[in-house]
Amino acid sequence: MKEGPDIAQIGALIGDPARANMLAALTGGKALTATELAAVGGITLQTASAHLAKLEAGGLLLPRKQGRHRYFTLADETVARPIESMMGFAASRGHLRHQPGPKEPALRKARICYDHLAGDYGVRMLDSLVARGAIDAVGDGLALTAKGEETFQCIGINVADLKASRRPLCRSCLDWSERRAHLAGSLGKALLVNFFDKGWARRTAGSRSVIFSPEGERQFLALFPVETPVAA
Amino acid sequence: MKEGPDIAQIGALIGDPARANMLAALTGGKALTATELAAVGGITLQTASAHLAKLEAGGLLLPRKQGRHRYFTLADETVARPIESMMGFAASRGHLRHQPGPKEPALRKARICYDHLAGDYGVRMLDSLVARGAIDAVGDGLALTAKGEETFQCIGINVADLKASRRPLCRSCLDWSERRAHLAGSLGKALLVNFFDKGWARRTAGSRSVIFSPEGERQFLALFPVETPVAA
DNA sequence: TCCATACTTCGACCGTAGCCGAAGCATCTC
DNA sequence: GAGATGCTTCGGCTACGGTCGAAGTATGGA
Repeated sequence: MKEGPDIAQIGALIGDPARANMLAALTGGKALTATELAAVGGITLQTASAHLAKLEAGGLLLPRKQGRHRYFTLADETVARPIESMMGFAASRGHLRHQPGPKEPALRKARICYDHLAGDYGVRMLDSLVARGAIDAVGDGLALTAKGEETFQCIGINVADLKASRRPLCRSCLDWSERRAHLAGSLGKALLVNFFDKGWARRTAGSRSVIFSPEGERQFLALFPVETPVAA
Repeated sequence: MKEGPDIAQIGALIGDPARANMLAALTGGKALTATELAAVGGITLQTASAHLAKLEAGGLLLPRKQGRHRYFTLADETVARPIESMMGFAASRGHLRHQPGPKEPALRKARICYDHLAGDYGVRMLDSLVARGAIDAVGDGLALTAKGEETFQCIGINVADLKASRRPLCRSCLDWSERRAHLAGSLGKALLVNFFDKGWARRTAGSRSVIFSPEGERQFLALFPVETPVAA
């Protein structure tokens, strides 16, 4: 016994409902203030403050002071990964806590997963990129092809810049709603940022869902077609 | 709020030290009895029984009754994945709970990770396979090459059989002690089983470490060489 | 300077969950 | 059948952690 890393600590941190809600909200990749996090956790500000102190001490969160606000983000990708895989587990067991409201379908359609696009649209995008040979799905990983490099240049993404960073370019991320892979990594992030910049889509306040404008949706669907079977 | 899967439940289950120890022990892939798990958790049998009931109800464990014993295993790979990624996180933060004993070095050298080889030897094996072109490290994923298929046939692994299963052939798994990737997936499992069958290595009771016989070690190192720099 | 806002600290309350001793089933061995 | 072994259930104790009200500190704006 007593071998290996101590997983009980991080487990306990995630194990409280209020904290779990906060962390799940931060999976959206956006920095949130203590007050906002108190709201998503369904607790008062004092209690939230105590929780946030614990999460910070545990190395899960990074605080950033800005004026009289304190913004929190997930510390890095090694924090996001356990959370995502736990969501995958929970989804596979049907432990959903959905209050089936209008937001639910929107969330399944397109949402932010840490810093890239997930949901139906995220899966569709990757499928389409693979189908056209821009990305190779090889084994359980993903790789950019020469043809893909061209494609992304056209879209307006400078792949050379991304390659300079140490972060993996392509990474496959399991989607809890679709149970299929979507594109993560720096390329996944760059694509989402690109959509925002072009005004095709925007974030929603207080939710992880991504809303496409009518025009943006048209463009997106045209850019990432799916091969439809011939007959109806 | 209240969107997406409920991660608090699984977090709380992993969050108790006794349960975390049990789960970590089961990451070794071997089925363990309630009494054995009580020992690794450092608690009495009654308490362990209560914990195991909770883990089972939460869908983390699968019990199998055999005579007057009850054997427990992790339910499936979707359970092992969050645990492994949490170990990765904890290791990256230095949350080790090592009782530095004689077992520690052995554990870092070679151990079981769910069902495949991890530790220094696991990392070395993958490095060597990549260096000789048997496996392609592409993006963050892994893929078997044509040349590799030959190689594994020689070693005594029927790749065609593995391909028939739905489980991914190659998967990269982050090693918490080495902080580098080793080979998981059905191929990783097949290799480890192969070593056991050949008598090169064996499991140890009550630990996840893998012990190589002197002859087995010689063979293993010869089979998976590392390109050493020329000078001393 | 004065007030509003954002957040933290303190202190007290309370519920839950972990823990074990003792007793109760179930299964195997002889 | 008697006894040993593996495990579960019950009951009661205890402690820890989550919760909030109230008061305190920092920042920004008028």
